[in-house]
Amino acid sequence: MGATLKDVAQHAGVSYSTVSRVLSGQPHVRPEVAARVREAAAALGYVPDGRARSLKTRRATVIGAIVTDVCQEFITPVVRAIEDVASRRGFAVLLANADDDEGKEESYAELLLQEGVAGAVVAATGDRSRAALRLAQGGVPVVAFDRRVDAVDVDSVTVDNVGGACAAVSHLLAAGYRRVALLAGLMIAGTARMRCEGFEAAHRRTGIPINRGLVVQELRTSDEAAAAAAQLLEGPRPPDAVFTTNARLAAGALAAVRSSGLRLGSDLGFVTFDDPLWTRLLECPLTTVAQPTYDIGCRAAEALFRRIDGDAGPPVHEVLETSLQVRASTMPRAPVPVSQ
Amino acid sequence: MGATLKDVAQHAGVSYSTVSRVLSGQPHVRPEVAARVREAAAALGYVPDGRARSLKTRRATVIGAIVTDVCQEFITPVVRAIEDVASRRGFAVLLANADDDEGKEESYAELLLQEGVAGAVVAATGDRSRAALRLAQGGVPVVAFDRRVDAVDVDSVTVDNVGGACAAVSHLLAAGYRRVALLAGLMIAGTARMRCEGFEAAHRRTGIPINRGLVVQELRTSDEAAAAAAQLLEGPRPPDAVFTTNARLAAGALAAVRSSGLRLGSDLGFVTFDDPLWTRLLECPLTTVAQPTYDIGCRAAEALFRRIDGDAGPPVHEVLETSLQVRASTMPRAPVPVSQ
DNA sequence: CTGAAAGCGCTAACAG
DNA sequence: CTGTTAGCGCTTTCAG
Repeated sequence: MGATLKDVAQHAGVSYSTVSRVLSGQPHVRPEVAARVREAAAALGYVPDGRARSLKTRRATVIGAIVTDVCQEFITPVVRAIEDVASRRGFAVLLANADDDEGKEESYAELLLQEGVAGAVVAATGDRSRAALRLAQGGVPVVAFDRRVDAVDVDSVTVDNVGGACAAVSHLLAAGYRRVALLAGLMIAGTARMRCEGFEAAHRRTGIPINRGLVVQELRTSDEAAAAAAQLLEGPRPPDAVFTTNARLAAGALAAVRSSGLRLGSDLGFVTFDDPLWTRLLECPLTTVAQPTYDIGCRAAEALFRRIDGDAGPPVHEVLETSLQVRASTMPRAPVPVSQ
Repeated sequence: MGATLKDVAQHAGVSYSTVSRVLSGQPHVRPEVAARVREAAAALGYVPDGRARSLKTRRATVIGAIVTDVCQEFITPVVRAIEDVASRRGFAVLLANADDDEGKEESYAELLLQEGVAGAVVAATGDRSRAALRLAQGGVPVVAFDRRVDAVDVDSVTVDNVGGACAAVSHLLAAGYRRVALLAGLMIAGTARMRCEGFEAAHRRTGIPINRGLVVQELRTSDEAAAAAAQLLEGPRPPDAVFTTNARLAAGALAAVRSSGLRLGSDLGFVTFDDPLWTRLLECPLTTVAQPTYDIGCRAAEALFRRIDGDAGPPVHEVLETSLQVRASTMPRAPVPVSQ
């Protein structure tokens, strides 16, 4: 186990550095010798030691990715994309789940720093994420995705959260819904906050008042969303539509809708941010705000590699568009009948 | 950027190795000196270099995880679990998507070897995975999960695929379904193969013949599953129930069912391996074979750490149970009416 | 209790 | 074209 450069050199009857040259593809080596070296390496099952190399060269072939939770449907395609472009460049990715916990986030940043990653993409918990700051201070290129960070001005790849949410809620309002409930995630996250803003903007624009009693924030799990939705639905003045700021909350809310006996589309309008496959499988397919998830990951990773490759230009902030997928859950509301 | 041990030593007015001792928590250092060192380290924003440490100690704090695809719903909770237990032990995880491609799998194994990971959990593509073998040969502890590997006898954590599938199909048969279609994934994967075996076992046990025309294998994507299902459903002798070997295929098949106009539960029985949240949200909730996904990840990671900690006992193979979640999609079939 | 010194495996000048 | 040499940042004997 573990042949080293020296072993290979001995076996091939050349020096230490010749082997290094051959194996790192440098020119100026007689083909004949090169062949002998390669043979020796193969024979010994030689595997270069990335740590030693990286220690010497100050270059790493690992990047870090700090995300909120791999289990979230929105996140997986972006992780996948990051991994794809990294792997295409011969890099591996160190994955970190921060769970929207700033403490975890920081300790992961520290860990990435220790591991000497070449760069990191991070979906920060809050806007003032110290993690991104810490990494940047440590000289590690950082690009933010999903959420921007304020603490330090780094590249970012996000979507137009306000616009997406506003379009969704405007669509609901235009379809005749008047009492739209808002089920939102943690306000520490810029995404949730901006989606709430979009919700407000849509109301403002159309002059329809927001029913504060129908706004529930700081929802973390789908169970919490289910409970909140149930309470609203059973309340004295229930909503006639629901907007959720992410798919996880949507799943919870839908469970509550199901047990309320209300029928989506006819009795209750529904739109959610995020567009997982299953929204199309429901009896009443869901209208959604789709994000270009895979593309977000690609662009974030590409931006990172641009920095790793030495680009020192001013930070660039890419804002991608969402697209409203209109489906049956927001069919135009029949006007309230005048007479029974 | 990048204060080193030497810098800290200078700053604190002590020697090189004293700093090392303090920072790695060794005893035999005067508290007073230790405090001064710690101060200096903090002041300089010192971050230990994991690579250098690992190079010297031959111990790493990174483990690798080779999976098929993070986007698969089954996989995310297990990745999450692996990450959770690793992080609890101060380890990070290097994630690799092999996509059921043996080439990719091997090159990732090589990469993990180069990075000097302390160990790796791998969901191998085929039974004869050279990746696991390569890692094991390189002296890296390996534990297989989801699928066992034959090429080398390492610990494994899997579920009873044959039993789970057999239970599901037996349930279908007992409920009166007689023409059960089988939509299966890649036969190179032991999981798919064993689930097919379960399908056969259930038929064998009940004496009901398998309709070979209703068996479709080597399905990769949900679109392929949709196409296969559509073809079956529109054929001359359509199935009266469908069993899919994973959630991805189920989603595709369901799309086909939806456009066929057939009603789940009443017109067509349906069971799938895997139990994502959304199966409960459908108009007709799905009967499923649930795997203890998070638990699989935990046990795999724990087994790995046992090896990393030096356990040299014989390989242990944990086989976890699946559980059949009976829901509306398999309601007992009404006997065919004798007269109209 | 603390310092000096020898490498871990590798690369990158610098000589030959 | 090839060999020698000096470290990268750290841990770890071995002396004091």
